[in-house]
Amino acid sequence: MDKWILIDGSSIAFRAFFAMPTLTNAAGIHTNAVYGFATMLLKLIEEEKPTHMLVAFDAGKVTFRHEGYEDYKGGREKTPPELSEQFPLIKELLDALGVAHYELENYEADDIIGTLSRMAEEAGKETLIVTGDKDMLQLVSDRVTVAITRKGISEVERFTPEAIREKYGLTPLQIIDLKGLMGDASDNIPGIPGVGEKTALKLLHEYGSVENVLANAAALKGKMREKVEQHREDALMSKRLATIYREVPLDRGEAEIAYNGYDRPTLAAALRKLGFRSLIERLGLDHAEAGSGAGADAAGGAGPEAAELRIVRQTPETAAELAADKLAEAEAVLIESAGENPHQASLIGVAIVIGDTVHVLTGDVLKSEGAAAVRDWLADPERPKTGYDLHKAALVLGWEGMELNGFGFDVLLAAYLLDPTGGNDALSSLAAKYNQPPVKPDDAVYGKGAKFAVPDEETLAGHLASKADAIRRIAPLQQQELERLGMHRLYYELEQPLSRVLCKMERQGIAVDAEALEENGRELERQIADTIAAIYRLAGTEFNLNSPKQLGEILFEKLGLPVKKKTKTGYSTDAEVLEALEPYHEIIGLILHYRQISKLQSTYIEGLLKEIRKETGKVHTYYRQTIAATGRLSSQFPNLQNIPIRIEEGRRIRKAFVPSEPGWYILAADYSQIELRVLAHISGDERLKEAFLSGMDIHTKTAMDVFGVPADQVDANMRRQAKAVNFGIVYGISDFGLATNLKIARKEAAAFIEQYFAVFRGVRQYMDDIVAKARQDGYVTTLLERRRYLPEINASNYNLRSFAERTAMNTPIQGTAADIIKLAMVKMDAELRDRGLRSRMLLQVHDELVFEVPEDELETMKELVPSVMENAIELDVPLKAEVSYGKNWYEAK
DNA sequence: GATTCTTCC
DNA sequence: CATATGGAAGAATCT
Repeated sequence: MDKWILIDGSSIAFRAFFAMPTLTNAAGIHTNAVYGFATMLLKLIEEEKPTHMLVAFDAGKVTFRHEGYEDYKGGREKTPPELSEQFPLIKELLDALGVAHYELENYEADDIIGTLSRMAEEAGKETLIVTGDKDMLQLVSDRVTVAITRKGISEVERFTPEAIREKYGLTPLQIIDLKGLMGDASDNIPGIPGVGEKTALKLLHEYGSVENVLANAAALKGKMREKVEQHREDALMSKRLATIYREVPLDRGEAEIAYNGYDRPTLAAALRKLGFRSLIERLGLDHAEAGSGAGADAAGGAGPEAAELRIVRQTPETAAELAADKLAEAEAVLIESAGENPHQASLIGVAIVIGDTVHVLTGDVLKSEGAAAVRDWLADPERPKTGYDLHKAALVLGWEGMELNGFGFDVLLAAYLLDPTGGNDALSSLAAKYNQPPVKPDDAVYGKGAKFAVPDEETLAGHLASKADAIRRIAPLQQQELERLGMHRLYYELEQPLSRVLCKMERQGIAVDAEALEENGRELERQIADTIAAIYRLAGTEFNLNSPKQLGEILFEKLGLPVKKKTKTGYSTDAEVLEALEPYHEIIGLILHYRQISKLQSTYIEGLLKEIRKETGKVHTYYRQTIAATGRLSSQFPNLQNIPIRIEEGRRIRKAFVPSEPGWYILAADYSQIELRVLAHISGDERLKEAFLSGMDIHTKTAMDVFGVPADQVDANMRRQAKAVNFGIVYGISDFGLATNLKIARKEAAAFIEQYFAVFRGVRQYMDDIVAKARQDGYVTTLLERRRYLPEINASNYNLRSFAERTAMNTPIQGTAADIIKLAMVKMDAELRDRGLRSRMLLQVHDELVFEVPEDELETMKELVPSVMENAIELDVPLKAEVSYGKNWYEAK
């Protein structure tokens, strides 16, 4: 005897999601609904022994029901992303189980099931429908049983016609009338207002159907009669909406949904990938996985095989084959370079995927006359290119005299947004992650460090081709993922446009006055020599001052100073320790001074001088857009985001940063307290918002509130302490951290924090909520939906967990601030272009933008820059940007 | 390559 | 009981 099981996949997934505790796999993807689904399916398979099985899903958002009633399912909360991300996994699981699944545009899962159950019935088969939705009861018959999930998903209640009669006193078809009268809030089906289940049942017991109730409305009494008469149309429409359509044009039938059991190795691999070890064990699948070479990440048992690629190595003679019309069909491009610094890297080659062929051009070939069309294609902004690290590629090409325009989709940038903590963003890792044919790690092909070498051309072409092919395969998967996670706009409207803005800034570079640096360096050299001599004299011996190990021996063994702190390997000699030792010995102050000036000399004088381009007199930093887990940029070669400012001697370094054209100015604008303003916005704390709306100095205001005194009683020390608390709050404070910072007792620090939270209640609420949410979801987000996974938020190790908790508190703040200045940068770039200004944006330092400005644009820019920054986004508190300018970066303060 | 220390926001 | 404020890059030493 055949037995069909038809499952309402959407409804069961929903039930499972809310019934199961949070669960994530190694990749940080939620899997609780998948797990619930898996256990339920396995139980059904085991207990019911079905001969046919199908899981139906709702397709898109719009169905035929919307044609007559646009508000159908209106007002329904959108599916939580933590659930939507699980649907692909559920479908993979079904594939591994060998269970058919189906969805059809324009129809809901109900309709598909209704149609199949009708077919089963007509063929005389026995059918079990599994759902969480009572509507389905209308499908019950002598041969069709409906099982409705009850609390959780493991328990079900089975409905036969008798069961329905017993419970409701209705026939299965009358379930439709029931809903017609009472409506369904979750689907936004109106029914008759004021009629709930009780009244609806009473009416149906008396009159039998919606139509008959309406026909006999006159017989009803009082309010009831009024309501029924007023809402005749609603009732009829509701009945229509509630009726499951059983004539869906399906391209699946008995043959397609036949169930023949699952393949054990395949299922084992799928469960392993999901991280469901308990299920593997329960099913005794521990050693069922076939093959071992495919790697642990392989899905569906088989694992991806090496791609069959047709590789064409173009030469200067043949490259003309790649004409514009052919290039227009290109699906992906890889631009490979050698070297970390894109301003110095050399072009290795280019691989372009067109159909089933990958065309590979080495750097020389790309530069040859024959490849003119390829260069034109690369430079054409109207031809969007899908690639990997287009930002770096554009810079490398740029220095080789070629252009790259038309950033279509960037797999590196997308990988960063999808998981910014990454590290696993190399194409070799991404190919494995997305189950695509393997790509060799670059190290394996080129060697690393000093051994780096470009291999023979055939090996090289194979490697570049496999990378280009991986780009083509991965890009659409990432696009879907970005869409699914609501990060589409973050990618297309912020990060991708920003990558082009960054290229411009980097190519532009900032002029550095080498003479001034050298002069500064000579003076430092003298000071360093004097200081070293004095230190050796006091120490009574010469040693390597730059070696913490040797310094430790001198201080703690020879001079017998007290040991304050130890490192893994020995004595700590960091600034904090030395400051504590200052009263003990004259030498300490000198060492601190030495540390300070030698840092200036080595990093900022010598380091910077090395980075100046002889030809242009400029330094060209490289902003890295895919490094910082919070969404900030970082800066390399040289790092222009940590040029000294706090100490005057260091600050003078900034005098060497000058405009690149005579008579121009350096103009800088920085956000005032952007992180605390962001905190005020996202926490909604009234006190903090009010502080910013009042325009007062925030640390003074904090001191007033925390110490409960008027403004004129806040002394410098109170303000300093309030400032430290404010910083601590932003970073995810602990009493110990604040105590160290303020050099006070931990208890005192704890009291400060307690007092702060007592005043800024909204902030405490935010901190509690965000940690709870991170625990729930496994990730946190910024205002623009930038996401950071925190897998350790549920760790049993206190250290790991605490760190994750502080990260949960800090990342939305720091990340939102990063979102905002990035927005300002994209807008600023557009303004400069649209207004035809000659001023150029040169640097970003997290909350600051630096420009070079011709004199006649000073007035404009003094207004425009802060205005763009302040209006980059609207928060519940105003944003404030302060602008200044001068003949160099030092003067722009 | 890891460790220590300093610089910035 | 131990814990110990977020995010980065670079220079130097030492293993």
